[in-house]
Amino acid sequence: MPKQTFFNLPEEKQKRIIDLAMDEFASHPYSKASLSRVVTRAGIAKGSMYQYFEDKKDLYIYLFDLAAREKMVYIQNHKGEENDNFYTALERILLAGTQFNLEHPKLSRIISNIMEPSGELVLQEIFERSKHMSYQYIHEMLSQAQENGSVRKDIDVSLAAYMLYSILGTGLLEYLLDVLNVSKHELLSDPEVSKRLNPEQIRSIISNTVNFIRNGLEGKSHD
Amino acid sequence: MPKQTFFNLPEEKQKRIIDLAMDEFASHPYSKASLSRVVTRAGIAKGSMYQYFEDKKDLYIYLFDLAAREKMVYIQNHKGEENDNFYTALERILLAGTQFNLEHPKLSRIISNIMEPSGELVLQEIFERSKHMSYQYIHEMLSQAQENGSVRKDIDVSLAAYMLYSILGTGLLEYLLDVLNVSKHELLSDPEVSKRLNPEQIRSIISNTVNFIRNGLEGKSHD
DNA sequence: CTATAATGTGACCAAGCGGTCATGTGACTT
DNA sequence: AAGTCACATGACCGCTTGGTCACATTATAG
Repeated sequence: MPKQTFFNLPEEKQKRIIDLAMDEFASHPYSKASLSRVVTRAGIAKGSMYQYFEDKKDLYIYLFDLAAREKMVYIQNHKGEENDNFYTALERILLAGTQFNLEHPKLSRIISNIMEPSGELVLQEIFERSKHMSYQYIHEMLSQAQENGSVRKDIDVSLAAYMLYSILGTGLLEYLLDVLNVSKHELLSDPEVSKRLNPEQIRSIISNTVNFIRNGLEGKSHD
Repeated sequence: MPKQTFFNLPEEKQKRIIDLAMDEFASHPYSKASLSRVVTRAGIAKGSMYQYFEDKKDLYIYLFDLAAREKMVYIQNHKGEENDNFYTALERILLAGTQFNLEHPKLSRIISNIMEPSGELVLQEIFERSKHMSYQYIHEMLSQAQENGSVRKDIDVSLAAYMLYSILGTGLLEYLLDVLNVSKHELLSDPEVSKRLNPEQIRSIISNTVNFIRNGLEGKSHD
């Protein structure tokens, strides 16, 4: 956690520091992100940074936490009714997650940058923990869906949870950016770019994704 | 490419250097891999390394190339007849790829470590190129399968290719290691660990994976 | 034995990093 | 006016990195 000193700062200054730090940790994996660069850009002294945060880890964990919370809230707000059909719910969550990634590319990258092996076991633990949470969540959804018949009984729920996790985690965003002809770098540096994207196209891609998850490559299509 | 000097070396020495370099680049992403560490372990002078290779990139690209070739050959040798059913072929390829990853964890890691953003555009290009190749290969398989009816017509082949790519690339190995209760680190440091794994279990997981890809979560199972 | 070419070497360099600390500054108390 | 406390500062430290280079060593050849 940041030191009290940080929270005593005028909000504007807090925000400026956090913003620039987010920039840095979004555009570089943890081990390459540089505090020196952040303080230079923020126009403050190196020493000040260490009056606000314990160390580099402390700062990154704080940023990660902010980003992860914001994403959870975002998805929670967009996920619709509790009693939705499993596939409808899945589609909503996918859509919400994707929208978040497009609207908040920095936060999205800060979250996903925790995957990089840094040698710091604290970070690895956080990564494991957050992975476990997502995985658990999907697993739970799948189990329920299996009970009420939306998912056939002979599906191995653990395996399926992992597959969904890997599709949701990396595959879909990559594909979207590819199709929309936008590089990750562009998305990061130009916050306007996501507004140029065609929402209908995104919807359609996600709908196709869920259709694939539901019916596979060989099965019949639904409408 | 390595300099001629490197190829003039006694084969034993070449091999020792390559082995240790593989160790290093498998256990650290490119930007954190250290030549200093390699030369120390290899018992040679820093300067010698630069008589063998142009620079760090040169070395890594060479290692990547070796690993990628070996993996391609491995899969080629295990993929079975040309006129296989699409899903059978997919299963064979998946199995071969997985076996390779388990039997040659170092090579596997060197290959996947190219994904890390390093700031070096040469590496990024190589990454893009290799991604494109895999993607293209899957795309081609899918298109053929769609023509002969193994894949339904309303599947978006590009999207499906991406999904398969992300499942094959990361999801499956992660899941396997998780189920088999082996950490990536263990797999790297102990070459014997892969022999303790139950081949039947692996087969079964891959079979389930293909079944999921084929029939989705809702559809009927095949045997 | 000598000359030439090929290899090996490790001290050295500049750059970058995370992190420290003695010192300075300004506001609020007493 | 004196003292106290929170905050700001940037030179500085130790360390590691990729990469260089003048020199030593060895092998080959005449």
